[in-house]
Amino acid sequence: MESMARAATTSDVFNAIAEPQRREILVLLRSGERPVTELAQELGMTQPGASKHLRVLREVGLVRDRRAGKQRLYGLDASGLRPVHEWTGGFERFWNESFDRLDEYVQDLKQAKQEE
Amino acid sequence: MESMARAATTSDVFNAIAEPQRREILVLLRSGERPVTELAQELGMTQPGASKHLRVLREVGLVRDRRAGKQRLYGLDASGLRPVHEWTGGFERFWNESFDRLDEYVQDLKQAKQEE
DNA sequence: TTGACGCATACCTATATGGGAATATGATGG
DNA sequence: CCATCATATTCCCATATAGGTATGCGTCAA
Repeated sequence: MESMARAATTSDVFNAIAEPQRREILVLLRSGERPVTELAQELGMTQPGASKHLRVLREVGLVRDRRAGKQRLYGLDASGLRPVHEWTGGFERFWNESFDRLDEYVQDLKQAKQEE
Repeated sequence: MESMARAATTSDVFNAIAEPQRREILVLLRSGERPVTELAQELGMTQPGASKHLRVLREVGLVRDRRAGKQRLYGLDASGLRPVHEWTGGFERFWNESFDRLDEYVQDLKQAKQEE
């Protein structure tokens, strides 16, 4: 495993949701569990394609599956998205501040630190 | 360009922040502008490595650069993270609800729709 | 047990990356 | 114009994907 090109998608939620179609799958699953075939059809992808994306999502824990007769229903487990939401949330003050005021902000921080 | 392996990181913020080191760069930049060399040093990567990551971040608009004498200072432009924050926020109710109650929730949705 | 159906895998191909090393570019001070 | 510092690029390589097609596997109904 020398010189990995990128963190495996199977081990990182950030990477797992970097794929547009996987994000679409997650969105669809908000309205309830679905079998693979249905997802594939709704997203216009092949069944193997959907299965592969679902596998990635399952391995990072964003999706759960359970057997239901002949079918296998996939359901959302969005808790893994929480860290992503929180991480981006850590930048919230930066998009609320304009760029000009950002500099002031940083100055304030520095000053506050000196006054500690 | 047939059969793209994945959306180009240069055109998608989700993909750009899928790389751990790029996320670290963004975090560092919250405390102010930095030249490439400093970033590279603080993150224990080579200068070319840092430059390449910064290029990706710049192309998706998460980072701005300006010349300052001999140096080139990179600064944060976190507005591009907002869509990610909002997208993940769309799943918030799913991690607040337990899995058992989730099913009820979906039932409620369906019922509400019928009663429209 | 045997189809048929639903889904997961294996295989193959073109691309996209990340990382390291060497090198090209740019801007600055003399 | 030159030497130098700060960065960006270019090459090269190994690996990670995404997608398509063919195929294996497990489950259910008759």
